[in-house]
Parts: sequence; C-alpha cells; structure tokens
Amino acid sequence: MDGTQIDQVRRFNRTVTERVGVLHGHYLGRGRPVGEARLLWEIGEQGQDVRRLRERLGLDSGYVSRLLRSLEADGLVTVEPRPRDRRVRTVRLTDAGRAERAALDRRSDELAGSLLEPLNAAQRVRLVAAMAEVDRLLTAATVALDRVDPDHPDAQHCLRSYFTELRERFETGFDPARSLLPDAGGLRPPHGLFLVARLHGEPVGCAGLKLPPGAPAEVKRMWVAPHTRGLGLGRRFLAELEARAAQHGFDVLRLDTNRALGAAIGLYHSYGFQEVAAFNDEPYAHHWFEKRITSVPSE
Amino acid sequence: MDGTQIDQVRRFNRTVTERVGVLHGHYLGRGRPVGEARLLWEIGEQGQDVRRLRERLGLDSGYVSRLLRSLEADGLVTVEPRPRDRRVRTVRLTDAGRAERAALDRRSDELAGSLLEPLNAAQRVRLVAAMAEVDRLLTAATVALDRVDPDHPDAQHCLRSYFTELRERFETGFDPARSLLPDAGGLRPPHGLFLVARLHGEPVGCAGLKLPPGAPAEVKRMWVAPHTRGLGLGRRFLAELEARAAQHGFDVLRLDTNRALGAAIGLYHSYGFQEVAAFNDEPYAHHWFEKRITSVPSE
DNA sequence: GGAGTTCTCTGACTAGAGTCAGAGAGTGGA
DNA sequence: TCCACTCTCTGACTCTAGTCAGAGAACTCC
Repeated sequence: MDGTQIDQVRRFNRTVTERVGVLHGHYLGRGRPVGEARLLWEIGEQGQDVRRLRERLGLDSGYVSRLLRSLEADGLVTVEPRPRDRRVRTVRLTDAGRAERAALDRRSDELAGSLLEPLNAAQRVRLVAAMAEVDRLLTAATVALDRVDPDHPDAQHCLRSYFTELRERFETGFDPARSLLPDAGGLRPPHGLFLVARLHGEPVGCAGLKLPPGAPAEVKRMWVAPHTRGLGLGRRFLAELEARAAQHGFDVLRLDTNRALGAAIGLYHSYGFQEVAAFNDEPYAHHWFEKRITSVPSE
Repeated sequence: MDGTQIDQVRRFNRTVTERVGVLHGHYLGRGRPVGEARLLWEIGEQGQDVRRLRERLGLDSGYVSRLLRSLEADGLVTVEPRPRDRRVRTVRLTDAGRAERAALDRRSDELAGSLLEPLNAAQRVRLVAAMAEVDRLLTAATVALDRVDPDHPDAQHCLRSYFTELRERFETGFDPARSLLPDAGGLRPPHGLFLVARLHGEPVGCAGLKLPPGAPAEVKRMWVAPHTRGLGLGRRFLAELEARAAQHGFDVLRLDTNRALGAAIGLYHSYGFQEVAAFNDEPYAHHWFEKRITSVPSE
C-alpha cells in the first residue's frame, strides 16, 4: 500500500462525501429525520421484530423505541407483540408508511439520477462501471473470516447450501453419505478447523481444514455463496487456510475436487496448486491437487 | 439514463456511505467535533480570514465564531485583527494547532489505509483505479458552465492563462496584438457571448462564441485548465456553444486553430467538425474547421 | 464629523441523534 | 411457584450542529 494509493483514496473520499453526502442529506432529509427514514426503510414490506431492527441499525433500544413512537404517531407503522412471545414486538408498515417509503425510494432514485445527469452517455457508462467496481471491492473488504465450530448455525447453513449445490452440479448428484467425510471432530481443534465468511453478519461462505497428524493438511468443503462470487473470497479462504496450516507446522496442503467445479479448479491452479495422482479414493473426486507451503511452527 | 444505472448508483451510495461514512465518523471524530476538525483543516498553514473560512465552509457567522472560541480555548489557534482593516480577523494555527492538524491528517491516512488493508495487491490496484475514475467523473459532473461578461475577473483569469499557454506552446510564441481578436464587444451580446467553467467556484476554463450577422458562428478562445483536462470539459463547451449558436439561428459553426494544439484538433474531429480551407487570415492558424448545426431559432 | 456598511461576536434557541439507568411485562426452567 | 432472564419502554441527560437577532467596533464616503 503506497502513498499514491492512500492519496487517491483520500481524494475519492472527499469527492464522494461531498457530492453524495450533500445530496443525501438534501434529498432524503426532506421533512423527516434521517433516523426515522432509515428505520422506515429497514422495516421492509413484511415487517420486522424490534430487536432485529435494533441489531441491523446498531442503535440503542431506547432510541429505537422513541423513533417507533414517532412513526406510530404519524400513522406510518403499527407495533404489536408477536403472538408466540409477547415480549418481542413486531413493526409493520401501514398503507401511509408504505407510501412514505415509496417516496423515499423515489428521492433516492432522483439523487442517483442527479449524479448522472450532467454527464453524457459515454461518461455515464464509465461512471457506473467504476462505481460497480468500487462497490464490489469495498464489499469484498467488508467480508470477515471467522473460525467457528462446524455445528454453529452459520456453518450449518453454509454446509447445507454447499451440499445442495453439489447435488445440482455433479453429473451423478451428490450424497454426503457416500463421500469421504471427515468424522464429527475432524474440522475442529486440535485436528482441524472451520471458517465462515460473513458479510454484514450473514454467512456467505465456508471452508474447512483437516490437520491430520503425520499427513498433509487438507482443504475440505470450501463454498462461496453465489451472490458473493467474484470478490476474491475463494482466494482469501485459501490464503487463510494456508497460513493456519503453516502455523501448525504443516508443509503440504492438498485437496480433491470434482470436474464439474470448473471455477474452483481454475482457482487452485492460479493459486499455485499442482495436480497430483489420487491420494484418496473419494468417489466424487476427479482431480487431486497439492501445494508445498512454508511451515511456520508457532513458538 | 436507465434503471440499471440508477440501481447501481444507489448500491454504490449505500456501500460507500456505509464503509467510508462509518470509518469517517469513527476516525476523524475521535475527541474533536467534525465542525472543529473541518475548520482546523481549512485554516491551513498560512492562516485565513474568518470571513473566507465562513464562505468556504458555508457556515453561519455566529457558529464559526463559537467554533473559533473553542479552538482558541484549546490553544490551537490565535485570532487577530488584520492590521489594514481591523474589522476583518485572521486566524492562524499555533504549534499545537499544527500538531492537531497533522494528527487529523494521519487519521485520514489510516482511514484510507483501512479501506485497502483487507485487499490483496491486485485488488488494491483495481480499487484505486476505479476510485480515480469515480472521482474524475463526479468532479466533471460538478463543473458548472456560466455565461459571464468577458471583463469579469474569472473570464480575465482564464484568458490570461490561455494566452500564457499559447505563448509557451506555439513554435512562434504568441502575441495577442498580432492575432485576429474579436473587438471588445465581440464576445458579449448581442453579437457573441463568453462562458466560464467553474469548479467549486474557481474558474477552470472558458470559451467564447462570435455571432456575426450574416456569417457563420465562430468558437474563440476555448481553454481548459490543465488540472481539469480529461473531464470532457472541451466537449461540453462545444456542445453548449453549438446549442447557443443554434438558438440564435446559426446553421454553421467554425473555428481556426494552431497545429501545436493536437488534443484540441483531435477533439474537433471527434466532435464532428470537418477541416475546410482557410476562411480568415489569422496568422497563428494552421487548420480551419467547420460544422453544420441544426438551427433552432427561438420563438 | 456623521451616516451607512461591513465584519465579528454574544445570547438565546432549536432539532437531531444518541446514551444510560431503571421499570415493568412476559417467558422458560428448576 | 419462583427466579433469572429477555425484551421493550420511559425519563432524564448529553453533545453536535446549527439558526436568528441584535450589539458594537471599525471602516468608507460624503
């Protein structure tokens, strides 16, 4: 990361907060405090529990409560206890609330339009493409990789999605029972670990690592949610797993994969894996890969 | 401007205000209200008059005064009457103020760094390039074109810069006295007009239009400040002049230029001008261009 | 020297955006 | 049934970021 890059990022921040920020306050603020507008937005068409709103917006419970009272007084929302658990309260938009939300929506469109308006068609295309790129890369930078137990709900969610996808993509379908699965404890310390990637708290990918004593480390069950592909997450998982395997003193990382997973195979090649002879008899595998890594035993 | 573009701009706005905005408040806000920080920044190394600070930041005089009192109480600035006009007061940073400003600067760097930090080298390069593009195009969209009298200080500033540049770039140098200049009134109504481009209030370009009765309209003295080249300003000037000439009922737009101005010649070609035989005996011209335009007499 | 102007400052207010410490209703398990 | 816990709400504050209406000093022009 060099000084020129930092300077460019700072220039970008200044220009963007100036242009977008000023217009944002100007358009969206009209007549309604930003806090209320955000809330109105976050409630959505089907309503939300108050606690969830609080989490999503990261606000104090007292503050949210007060905002809701104000929206309620304006007739934009109704707040009712959830039948099953009457401590939890559910917020729903009234018709007036829906109308107000649509108005916000329109203003948001106007704001976007006013950024493009002074430009000619060619410039618009370039601006939008550059914005998409910035958007994608900033999003990528927001994804967090955390080690969790494979039984954690987020891990389970990813694994279910992973199996579903394999079932759809493998020519032969996929039955976890037929596959060489690590035993229950295989992906938790001390002989393994499991990572999930999260974007705004939602799980969007996973990867497991087997650390068998006396054998090479092995990547298992790497999966990235379709809507977050193209952010370089697969590569980041590999780098993280490689670093962790190295920390545990391993000097070879390997994995097997199915020929239907073309993008993954491309990734393994470009990340420095070499194709090797079959090192196991996984029935769903067509390719086996291996990479020498630099062991860095922790002291 | 289509819906997909609007959607992408909105996604961009959301991601950017989230990432940049959150970090902005977090980093820069530390210990000092944003208002004070902005002021500290705007004072700069050599100090500033209070009125100018007010203008630049667009703030109420009472508010600025109070912010200055607070900075003064913290020993960061000194405020003194200007010797020549004791109504105007000049703010200067103390050593402590300079240190505080440097700390803000560092935090700004950290903020920029924290956006890049989670990315790998290739992604950083792509992000920075995309940010530069967004920055450039949003800046382009901020430039305003206004009609002014050619004697207006902003117009004069541009014209002086224009002549200086011609003097440096023409093989033969440039002496306005030898050139075919429109007479004093030539670039003001009813037989002409003069435009300046302004970015944040600063003049960054100009272009004149002659509207001689019974002859084609003519572009004169088009100039764009070096630091704003590449924003499509030249093309925007031409489009604006063409539209205005058309409004006045002209159906041909022409201009002459010197062979040293390669970029301009490229622009004229790509904008639809055809090279024609010399239509005047301007001693500094090597190329003459003409474009048919659609006359739209105002009713 | 006086009138009108310019510039800055002070006092009095307002709105938004939160924070913090309970209170009270509701739930689940021993 | 009781106890601990969860969830939401209320009251009492705080801090920013302003706005508005003069007051008073300094300047300019006549």
